[in-house]
Amino acid sequence: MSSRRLSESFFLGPDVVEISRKLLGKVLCSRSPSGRITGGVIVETEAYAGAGDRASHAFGNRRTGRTAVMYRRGPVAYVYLCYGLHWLFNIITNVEGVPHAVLVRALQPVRGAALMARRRGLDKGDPRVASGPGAVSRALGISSAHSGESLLGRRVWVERGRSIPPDMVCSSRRIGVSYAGRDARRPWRFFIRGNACVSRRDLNRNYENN
DNA sequence: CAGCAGATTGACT
DNA sequence: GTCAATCTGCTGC
Repeated sequence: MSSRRLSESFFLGPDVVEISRKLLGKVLCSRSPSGRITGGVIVETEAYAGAGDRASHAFGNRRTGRTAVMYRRGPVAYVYLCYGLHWLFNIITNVEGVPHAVLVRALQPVRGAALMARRRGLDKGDPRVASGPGAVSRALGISSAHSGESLLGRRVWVERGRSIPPDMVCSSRRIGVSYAGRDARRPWRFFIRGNACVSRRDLNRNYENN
């Protein structure tokens, strides 16, 4: 049987915006310390385009304790604490020294959905289980311990899933980056049209036609 | 060292 | 719609 996992080459391309779009429909999975696997179809992403992107933690090649892993060769996880309480999960792409990242903003649970719902304190099937970047990490059991982890390893990885027809892919400006000047308006958020698990659906109407 | 903003979420008016 | 929870890193005194 051939591996369902995406291989390293998928993540090493030079265009993180394209990778962000192509991750829609893929399946993000994690394994808990006790061996339980949870995962969901990626239905919403955002691209953060490195040193030249004012919205990125790596703008201007800034380096801090938490952003060090952004400069590693992809694919590795970059997980950081937002507002002091939410873990946000990113996939670092490209070669060493180029801090490209894709934020995974929403999943549709497909493996271990009951456990994902329990971690969130919601009923299985509730579309909010992994809707929003903080919810994604919580549903998958991801925290700072995963930052720097290779996505080719045993704790967190991405599987092939199925391809999404181009006419089902919508884009918009990224959420919550109004501080980023002209980069705030770049259409680097991608989501699957009409999918119930996509976050901030109140903002999506204007973009449904792409 | 104090103050503040932030790639968010959920509870409450 | 408003607001608090609570950590990291930046700015300015």
